[in-house]
Amino acid sequence: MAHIARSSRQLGAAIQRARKQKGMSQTELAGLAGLRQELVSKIETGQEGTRLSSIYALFAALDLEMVIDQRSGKSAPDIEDIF
Amino acid sequence: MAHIARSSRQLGAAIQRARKQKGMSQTELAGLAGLRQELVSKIETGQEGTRLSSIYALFAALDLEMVIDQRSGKSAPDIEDIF
DNA sequence: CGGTTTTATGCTGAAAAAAGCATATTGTAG
DNA sequence: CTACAATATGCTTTTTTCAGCATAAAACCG
Repeated sequence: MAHIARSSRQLGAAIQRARKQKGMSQTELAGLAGLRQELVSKIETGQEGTRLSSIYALFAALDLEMVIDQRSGKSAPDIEDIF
Repeated sequence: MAHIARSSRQLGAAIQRARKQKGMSQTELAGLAGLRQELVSKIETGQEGTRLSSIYALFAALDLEMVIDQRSGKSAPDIEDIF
């Protein structure tokens, strides 16, 4: 299921979702991606200021890929962003 | 046209393409995004090690958005039968 | 060709993120 | 409720990225 990630929060939510779908803990994922659990936590909770390399490491560990597209008006807002 | 960016190089290429499509110079884009021309150059040439915030700044300036998708597993209905 | 714009490269110092460790908080079974 | 697992927070040190400036190397155009 494709997720639009226009913010760190949406990106974190997408990552968390993919991780839970695979039944992994943050510690497991961090180990796979060569990162630390604390960092995974920060990223998933949408805290600003992470490196692209960390995101790529998580994507690889979670079998995700990034697609760059022109913004279309048809925003499909994520539930998380309403609150 | 959507661009898959599994590496810094692909991401840089997608950004460069979007910039040229809008007829902007790196300096113009950097100004719009609140960055410097040198950094735009580094990102476009695919040098590793950039911050996610810089990418988001460029995306916003270029009207791009990031879509997170599963690499394998689930069937991707749109693309698979083309080749 | 020469001159101008654009893009790439190389420094330094300042700022920021990650590692590493400790620990608090929350979640979840039993 | 209790105990354990999972997640979030805080701190210091190390590592990395960015700004800022200079300049080299291309690309463009008369």
